[in-house]
Amino acid sequence: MVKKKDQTTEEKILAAAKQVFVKKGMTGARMQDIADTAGINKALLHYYFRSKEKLFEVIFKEAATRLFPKINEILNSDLPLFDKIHQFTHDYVEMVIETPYLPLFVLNEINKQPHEFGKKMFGKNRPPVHKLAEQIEKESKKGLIKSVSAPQLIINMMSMCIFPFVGKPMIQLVMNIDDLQFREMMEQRKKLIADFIIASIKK
Amino acid sequence: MVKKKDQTTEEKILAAAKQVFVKKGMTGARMQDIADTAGINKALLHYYFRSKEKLFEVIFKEAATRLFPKINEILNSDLPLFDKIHQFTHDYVEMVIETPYLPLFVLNEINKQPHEFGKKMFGKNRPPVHKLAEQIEKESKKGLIKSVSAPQLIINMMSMCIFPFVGKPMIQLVMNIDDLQFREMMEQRKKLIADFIIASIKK
DNA sequence: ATCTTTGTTAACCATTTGGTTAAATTATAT
DNA sequence: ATATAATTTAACCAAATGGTTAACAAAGAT
Repeated sequence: MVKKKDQTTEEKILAAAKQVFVKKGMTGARMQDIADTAGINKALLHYYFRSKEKLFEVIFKEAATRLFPKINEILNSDLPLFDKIHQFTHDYVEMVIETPYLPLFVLNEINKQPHEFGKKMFGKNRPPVHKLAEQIEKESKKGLIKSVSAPQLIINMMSMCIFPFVGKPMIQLVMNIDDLQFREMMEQRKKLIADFIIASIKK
Repeated sequence: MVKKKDQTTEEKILAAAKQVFVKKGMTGARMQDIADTAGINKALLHYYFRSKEKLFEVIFKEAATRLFPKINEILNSDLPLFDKIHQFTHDYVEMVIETPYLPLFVLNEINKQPHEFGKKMFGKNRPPVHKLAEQIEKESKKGLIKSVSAPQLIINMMSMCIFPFVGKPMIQLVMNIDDLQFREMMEQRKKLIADFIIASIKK
């Protein structure tokens, strides 16, 4: 199921912990479960990472960190608006396809402790959405695109990128599609979302 | 914080359970916590609802049931496409504004046991998305709207309705807005989402 | 060779947690 | 009034859980 060869014990633990935490959440995860999954003794967990919380924090930080830096980069770039939208949605969906379990996990923990998270995740430098927002408003006022609310547009964009992964089982249930079909649809979305957004604001 | 007057014990328990379950999830919730919140003895929980699971099931079913029936109704209606989109998004967002905690909760439990949930939630009669899908495809082929993938369009629609509530803390963090501002934005979305979708498919 | 540090384990511990019991209290019927 | 049924509680219990300890093994260092 999961390769464990040539990994150091610490790596084994981290891999196992990620697996279990992501599936069960912080409260649902059991140290014994993680130990078993890693194929080691439970005491070793505490030898390497002092407590459940400490271990969780490592996993969570790595997970959440994965979710943001790239975004910053794109948001900060000087691409023309439509290109930026294309790149943002494409890269974002691509990344989440690789770790489809992350969004729900991160969202959950954010919800449980929004404050802690805020600081822990990106201290003072939040993702620079304002730059994209300004870009949208500028083009909007210049009459190059329709008149839209930049924040709302950005929310739409984030929604369409992230939600399908959070709601995967629900979508599969409602639409009666299997994993393969779902995967294909997500591949399509890499391009489709941007087209959709642009079509809605193009004059 | 929460009114407890003139409620029967059972109602008090249910209200408390909803509060705690929704906040902490099935595994995170503690019976003692629920009992305290309801202002009663823990044994009473077991007197009224035999086990944690039973209690949870009641809460969950009520919650999830709230999330679907109205949708079916709208999806099944014979409204013209644009009207249907307007009504769907409007009613959906309006409903979720009233119970903003529900989506994440439901999504979580769906993710943990997609199969169980599927049967429990809507046995054989899934929400009739196919009817909307057919409607979209028909108009698309007739050339009345742009050529679009119906399932993808529906995913977009669901995403934009639901995600903001699931991702509320993240959005607030990233955009630096308070509860009031967020609430106002959601009010706007009741109309805005449909406009956005229609703008993107209108010829 | 032997001493020391690092890695690993089995057994154990205190606390928490879901759940039970038996007794007490309150309401309802006769 | 009194018997009966429905509520409510404090005290308990067994299992699960996060965490600790002490002993043992492996690997470097001297």
